[in-house]
Amino acid sequence: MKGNRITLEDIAKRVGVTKMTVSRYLTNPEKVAKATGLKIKAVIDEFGYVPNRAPVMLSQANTKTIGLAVSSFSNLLFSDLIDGAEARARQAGYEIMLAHTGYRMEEEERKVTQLMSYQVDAMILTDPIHSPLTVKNLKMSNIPVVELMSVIDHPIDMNIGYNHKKIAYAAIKGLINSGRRNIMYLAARMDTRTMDRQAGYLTALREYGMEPHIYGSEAPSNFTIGAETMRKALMEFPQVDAIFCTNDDVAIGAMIACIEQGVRIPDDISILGYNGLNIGDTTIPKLTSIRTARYDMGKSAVELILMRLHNDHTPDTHMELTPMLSLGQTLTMEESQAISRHFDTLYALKLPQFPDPEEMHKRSGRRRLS
Amino acid sequence: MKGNRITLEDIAKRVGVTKMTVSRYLTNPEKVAKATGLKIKAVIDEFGYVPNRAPVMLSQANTKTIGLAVSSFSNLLFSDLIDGAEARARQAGYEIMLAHTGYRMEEEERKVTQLMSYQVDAMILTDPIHSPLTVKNLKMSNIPVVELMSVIDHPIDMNIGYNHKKIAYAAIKGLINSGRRNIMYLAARMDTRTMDRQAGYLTALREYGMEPHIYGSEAPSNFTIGAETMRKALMEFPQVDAIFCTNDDVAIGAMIACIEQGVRIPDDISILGYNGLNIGDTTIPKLTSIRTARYDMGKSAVELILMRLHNDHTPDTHMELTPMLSLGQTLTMEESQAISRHFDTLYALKLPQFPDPEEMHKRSGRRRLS
DNA sequence: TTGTAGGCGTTATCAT
DNA sequence: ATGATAACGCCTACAA
Repeated sequence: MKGNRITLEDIAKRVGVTKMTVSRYLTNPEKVAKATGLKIKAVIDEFGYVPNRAPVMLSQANTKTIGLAVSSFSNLLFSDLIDGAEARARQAGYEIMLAHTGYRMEEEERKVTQLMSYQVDAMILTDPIHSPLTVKNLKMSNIPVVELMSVIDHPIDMNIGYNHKKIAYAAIKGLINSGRRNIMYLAARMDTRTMDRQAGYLTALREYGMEPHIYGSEAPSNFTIGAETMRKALMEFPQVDAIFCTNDDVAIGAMIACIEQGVRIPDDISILGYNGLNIGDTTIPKLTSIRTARYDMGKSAVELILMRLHNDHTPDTHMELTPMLSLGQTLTMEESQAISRHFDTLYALKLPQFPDPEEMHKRSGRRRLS
Repeated sequence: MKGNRITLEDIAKRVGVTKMTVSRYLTNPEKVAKATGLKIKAVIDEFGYVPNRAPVMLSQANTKTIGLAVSSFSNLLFSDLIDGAEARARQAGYEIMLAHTGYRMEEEERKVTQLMSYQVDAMILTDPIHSPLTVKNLKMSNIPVVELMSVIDHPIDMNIGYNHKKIAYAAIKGLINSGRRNIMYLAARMDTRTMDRQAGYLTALREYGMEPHIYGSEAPSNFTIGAETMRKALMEFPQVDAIFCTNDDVAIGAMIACIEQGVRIPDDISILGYNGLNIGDTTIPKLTSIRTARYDMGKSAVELILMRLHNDHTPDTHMELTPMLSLGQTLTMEESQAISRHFDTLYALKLPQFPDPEEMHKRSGRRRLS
């Protein structure tokens, strides 16, 4: 059971020309006699024809394909990111080749290898940590690589993302300054980003001599996890007056648990989410969340790659993005303002909310290896 | 700016052998002198090496790759389906190559062409309708094709899915038999599946001489849409006593709107979702929903493909799956029982809940669950 | 144990 | 306007 793929040769034989003529017709119809062209068209319409990517991959030419290894398809965050990358890529005549890693380093290694084996011209990664082999293969291949999501210390190549620790720190400080004294961190799936936010939370509490209260589970986050964890927390730590959540899924779960227990939001407890997904827009009360620019991150990653691919000078780019508070009703107005103010202070340098391609290569950072 | 991909030749030159020896070492290390093998290993460790897929694609050999074009990444339904397909594929030494269509036929055509251009050995589709060119290209290539999600009349090749019209019909009948008289259909994104369910809804109402009430929007479904639409419906059609929703997203939105307006569920209004996503498990009350076996669908699609690819006889398989009611608290017990009873009646032939590969090629057509 | 030749589908280059 | 040739990376088959 094997497919019979139609090749240029098949078409050519049927028409009575060589495959070269058919190839020419496909790329440059006017270079072929009108009569011949019509005959070729007729046969293609009859047989169907799908070009084979292999020769392009085999030749030294660019494949005009960018590999994108996202952490997950069940986290809505990444579908926005994919859309942004695909939109920009298509506009430039590139295509995105997709894979997902399930947040696992070995799986990322598999998938990056897979993508590279298709001779992608560049790679976009969303996982924060890579296996040594992944890093080596990428560096040796010398293709542009963009690591998304977090600001990282030693990127393989380019980097666009948020400093989650700093952001968490600023948010918690805002809550403390507004009078909250028993702030809890609601974690889930102890990945790097969750841990970064936790570090920011801990730093802020320590600064004010407060006791940390961290609740969470190893499991992937969802509403159920958020609600269950929150019910437990309300039993064990009833004096809690603010919840900082690692993402909007668990935040909504927590909100459900609070409403169910008759806790008033934000009077008794304020709730702050992370990511600003659409889900939070519908809840009553609407969830206040820290918004990250997912679509733009995907788009900008492709933007950087295109610059690398088309200009020969290589902007060595590490972009830190500024967060925005997505206003809802789960924080008091005062709290929201305090947090926004802290964001403004931390990002006083007016870092871009997403990279501005025009400016990008003026700003240069670390040198690129290889 | 172009990558320097490392080839067998690069490794071979450095070691001082021909690329054939390196190739042999990679596929069959013991066929190479131990000393040579060690030298090759050292150089590969130093340089890194990622095999090039092009030669495999170019040779007549199977690529052991299956194309999967899902409708969406923002619908959680498809991430389960992808997981099922990937798990089964990997187990058999195959890989899945992914693309998404955004529910658009032209986009599906692009993506199917793209996948085919990588010489995939088989294709899995989740969109219900394809462009003529898509169909022709797939048919001419003669590779196994599985269309998932719905039972369809004239599949390109194989088909695994649900009869959404029949399922909706049975569900609505259950509600009517339990005494509901003002049943509303809450639609979203007027895709084929949504329309199928609407058709079942209309058929049932017509049978009882009832007036249909359909609310919805063209926009992709999410909580916001569900809640907004429901608020509107409650104004215009206040006597509504049951809501049949095209998916769980809008169902939860509707639930939020009802709770907010002080409507009691299921006393005043019962709510029935569709798909049985995890989201509905957390809501209070827990959403009652019609569960579809997404993971198993992905897995079974690969299963069918492997059978085609490995045996030469080709089971011409069209599987209709049986739905299950995922019990929650948004229907009365009586209603849930009535619907389950109707499902049992419609599927009295004991259709499989998901295909059983062992049995499948003994009988063509519909089969029983293991 | 290692090497050589040829072929897979397409296109750039160079004939005719 | 069309054809012939070579090249890309790897593997199968055969040779040394």
